[in-house]
Amino acid sequence: MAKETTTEKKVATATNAPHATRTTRADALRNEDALLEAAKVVFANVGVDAPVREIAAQAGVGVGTLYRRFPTRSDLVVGVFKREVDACAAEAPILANAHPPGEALSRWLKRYCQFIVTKKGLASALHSGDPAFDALPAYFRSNFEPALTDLLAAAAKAGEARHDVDAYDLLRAIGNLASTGGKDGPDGMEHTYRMLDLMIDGLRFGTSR
Amino acid sequence: MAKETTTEKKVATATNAPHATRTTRADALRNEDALLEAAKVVFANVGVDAPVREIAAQAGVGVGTLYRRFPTRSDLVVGVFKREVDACAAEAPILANAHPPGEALSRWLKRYCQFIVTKKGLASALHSGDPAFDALPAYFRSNFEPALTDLLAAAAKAGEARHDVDAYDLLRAIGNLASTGGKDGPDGMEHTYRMLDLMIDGLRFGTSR
DNA sequence: TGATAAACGGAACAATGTTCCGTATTTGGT
DNA sequence: ACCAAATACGGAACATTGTTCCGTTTATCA
Repeated sequence: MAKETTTEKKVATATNAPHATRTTRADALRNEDALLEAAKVVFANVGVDAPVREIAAQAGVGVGTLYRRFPTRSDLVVGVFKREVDACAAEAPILANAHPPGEALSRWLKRYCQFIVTKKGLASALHSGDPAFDALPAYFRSNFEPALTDLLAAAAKAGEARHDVDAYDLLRAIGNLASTGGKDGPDGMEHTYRMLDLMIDGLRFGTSR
Repeated sequence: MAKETTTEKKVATATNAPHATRTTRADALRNEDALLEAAKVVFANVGVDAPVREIAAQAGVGVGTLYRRFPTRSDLVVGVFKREVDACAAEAPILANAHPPGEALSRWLKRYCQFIVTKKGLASALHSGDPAFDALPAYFRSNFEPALTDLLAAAAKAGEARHDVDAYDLLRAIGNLASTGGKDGPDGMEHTYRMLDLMIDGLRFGTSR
């Protein structure tokens, strides 16, 4: 009933058999990681419709292994998406520690742009009607919104950003901005970054109000 | 070397052989029609991803027959889409003859709403990246815009609609309106029709200006 | 009516998602 | 260090499609 966290230790009740559970095997963990990494690469190169076999091959495992971890193609897509969301969101506090607030905000927004651009392929899959993807928008928001909220608050406190911008609005705005100006455009990403700088300047400018 | 166009008619020069070409066989025409009709039904029930075999079965033909007419799944989708566009656009002049201008306009817009709602499934396919669908938006517009323009002009001339509404804008507006309020909603289509009536009233009201 | 081009049906092929199971590896206790 | 059991692995086999091929049937037209 309660969801197990990654390592489920043996049940220590007195009466039970010698060993009720084991830890997840090391190779299993390694393979799960390899699969997600491989899927990320293959999805980027071939698209989200890439054959499962190809992903398994790239990860250096058999399809059986892939399917034990990700019972369905969709599960793999979801896995990659979440992992990327996690990775991107996790950079927010790191950047916040390593740079002054305004700089951290600016850097993270650029990083977010990259996320959006590389996930454009996945984005269309999201609207494909497969119920496996239903939870992703919420996951997206629940990870990114707090991350950006913190960055914004810190920057605002330091007088490096205005106070009246909502994190979610900003996520959407930049999301739209980045998803229309693809990375394959005439000046690839340059246009997107220029527009992003514009928005960031806008954030700073508002400070004086 | 030179690519043949679809129907290479007999060369009608005086000297040639008895019969260079024949007319398209009657059953072929019948089957093409049956296939489009079947596809329309199956797409509506199962979705645009319905198996080709199922469509062939519904049409009462073999898959071979289907593939001679529509060399690719996409071709079939395109065929159904165009046929529906044609059918809907063709009703405009008919309604214009059968009713006073304002009534004709109102009726056609309702018909257009139905088109949009039933084609929602196809709409997502349009954005799937398949280049076979690239021509459809233009086809959509080049058929509907003139049809609605005529209806609007007639209604405006009769004092039953304002003059300052662009046909394309109206198509888009109602398109958005109908595609968000699906037919499966709580009061199925009723909400959409109510909003449509609102817009039509708006068209009429502007008359007084 | 009969010769013939056109069209037909569906078996066969290819690509892909998914399942199954015999084999190999890891773990935990001794 | 060793062993037995649990766990995980690989990839063949299966199921479901899209697509092609070809022997058979049928409509056309002289």
